[in-house]
Amino acid sequence: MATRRPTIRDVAKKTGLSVSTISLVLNEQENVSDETRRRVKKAISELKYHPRRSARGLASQTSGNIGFILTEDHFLQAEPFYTKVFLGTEFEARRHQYYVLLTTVDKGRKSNRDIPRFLLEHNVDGIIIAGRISPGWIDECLSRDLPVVLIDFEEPSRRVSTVMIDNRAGALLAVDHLASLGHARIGLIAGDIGHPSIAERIAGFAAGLKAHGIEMRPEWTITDQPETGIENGATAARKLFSSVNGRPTAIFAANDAMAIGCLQTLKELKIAVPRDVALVGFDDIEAGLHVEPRLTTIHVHKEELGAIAARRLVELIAAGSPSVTRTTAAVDLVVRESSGGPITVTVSKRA
Amino acid sequence: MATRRPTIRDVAKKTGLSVSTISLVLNEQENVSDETRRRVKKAISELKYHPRRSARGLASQTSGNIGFILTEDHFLQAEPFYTKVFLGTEFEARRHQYYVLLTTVDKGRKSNRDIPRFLLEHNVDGIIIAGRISPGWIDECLSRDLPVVLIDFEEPSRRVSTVMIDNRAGALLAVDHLASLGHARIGLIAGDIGHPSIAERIAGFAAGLKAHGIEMRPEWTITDQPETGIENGATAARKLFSSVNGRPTAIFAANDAMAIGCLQTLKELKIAVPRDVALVGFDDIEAGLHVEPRLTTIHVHKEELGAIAARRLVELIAAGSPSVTRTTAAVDLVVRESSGGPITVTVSKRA
DNA sequence: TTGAAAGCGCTAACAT
DNA sequence: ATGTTAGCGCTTTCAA
Repeated sequence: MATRRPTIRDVAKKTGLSVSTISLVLNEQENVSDETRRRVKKAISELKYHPRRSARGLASQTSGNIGFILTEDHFLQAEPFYTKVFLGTEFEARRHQYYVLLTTVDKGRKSNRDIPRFLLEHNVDGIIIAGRISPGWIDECLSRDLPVVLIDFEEPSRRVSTVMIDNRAGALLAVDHLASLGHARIGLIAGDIGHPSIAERIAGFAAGLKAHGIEMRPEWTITDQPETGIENGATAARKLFSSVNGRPTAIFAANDAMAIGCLQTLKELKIAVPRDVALVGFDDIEAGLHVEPRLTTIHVHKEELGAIAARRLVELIAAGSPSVTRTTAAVDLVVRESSGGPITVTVSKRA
Repeated sequence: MATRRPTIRDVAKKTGLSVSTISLVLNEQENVSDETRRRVKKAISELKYHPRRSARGLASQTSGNIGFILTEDHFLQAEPFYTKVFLGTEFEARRHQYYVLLTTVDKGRKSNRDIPRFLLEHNVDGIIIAGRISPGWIDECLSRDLPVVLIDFEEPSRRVSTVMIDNRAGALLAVDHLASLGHARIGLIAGDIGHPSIAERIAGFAAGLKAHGIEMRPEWTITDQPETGIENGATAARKLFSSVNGRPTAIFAANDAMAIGCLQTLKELKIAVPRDVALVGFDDIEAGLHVEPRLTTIHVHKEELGAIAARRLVELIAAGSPSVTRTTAAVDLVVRESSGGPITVTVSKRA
């Protein structure tokens, strides 16, 4: 007899029980006597039996997979922000016995051609979408009755769960830090204000200034950039420091990429950081550690974002009903040289 | 009638053909008349029918998945080297209609506790293992009759396909570059010589020196480091420059991490790079772009490594027989400031 | 070239 | 608490 992998029937035979009883044990159901459960588990481990995913899938109409959707540009960027988010999801999903299938989609409007194969093949039980994306993709998932969780993006017109960075708290932390260092002339490099996270950071910044009784001066508030990249930060900084109405002594950039661009411009302009201008970013990307001076920033727990989303999605799948939650992930202030403060880490309260 | 997703039977009914004929068309079999094929495809697209992966899986005993195994330390490091390799695999696998399931395992000897679930559940048709790993894991896969492809690691005692970086060519490129700049006193920071890739780089370095008639001086050849991290590079550099027998004018570090560590030490010792000492690394990691001066290095096409492995694995799965191949991925010299050469990129010949 | 029919290995009513 | 049985939606002989 060829060595065939054992099936549930082998376990049934060995224990003298029926397949359905074995199945009950496999699925951790309640209505099984302790004695029976023990016997079954013993037989399972003796036979080295493991149920096959595809058989379970066909019978139960579940795949055991979670789909993770990323736009191509997020996927391909050098900075591993979303990669870390993905890893967080992967790790947490595994704890819940799910596999994660990763795929990328067009940045723009969906072309029907490349609907993720896992949607067509019914090969996922739920979807996580990370980062800004065309709402068409959200609808695509929703229309298939799949639970969806967004990460770092929201679309108010769609009823869908989301996991957001605590952008507002982060911006407040940044302003508090600068204010505590004595700064009262604080500029903002906002970037693309159409992005939900950026918008929240701007709001938090404004609220922070207000709380400290600091005026928000329009000429120090650069909100006209179409993107949030390094170049946008550099351009914004040039604008800001060409102002004739005096200069800010500190700048909050709505993300690290723009902060780094700003730093480049300041170097060109021979404006010393942090001596002449203190600088704080947001995100805590790797590159911020390699610039000179190193960047003070708001740390985002990227893996945690992914893990939270996985947990939410698993809950949604288990519930079977499409409840909508909004979870905010806490952030920390990380003080490095660019702000001129004493080097420490302030842990924010859990959101 | 509730909207139920169409099955193969619906297609059969609609065309008046049998399920098995539809199946033949689905699987691109030959023995179907063109007319029938046309009709079936028409019906399929009209019904928006898509076969479900789990049904196919159960019937055909295939999963449509590829397993990607990484050790935990590779997985968690900040530098996205293996992440990029994974992405290359993911992308290429998708082209071949495979999904990729990622998992991590212990660095050390395998504990039976956490055998990747996809192995137990028969949920992969083949395995890619990236980076140095305990041979036990290779055996674990092989013993389950699964095709395996290694990336950036080999284990001569195991008959298994592998995709290697062209380490030797890269080291030669590095030496050629330094020699062409007039250096005749070239040191080596080797790191952990037990690693297959590092060993090849050392061999290539030695061959390069020989080809240029340059002596390989033991006191400039640091091979006693247990790892290949930044600290090891720093330590090795301290050793190298404490030598009483004069100093090298150039150094080849067997990877960028050690090159960066070396750079740190040189800064401490007030040795200017590239003025006093030229420095070349290997790998082209992100951090090399952020050090001052930026690192001249050997570029490794990380995504390509992953893609090649995916292609090999798909071939192995299709073949059904366990042939063994060894593929070498070409590398490029990337000249930046740390070597003092004119800034260019030399593309190596395809290996 | 096409069809009939027997599984693949589970789950989930339903019955006992 | 446990057993019986009918699928889940495909692939794959084997026959026609």
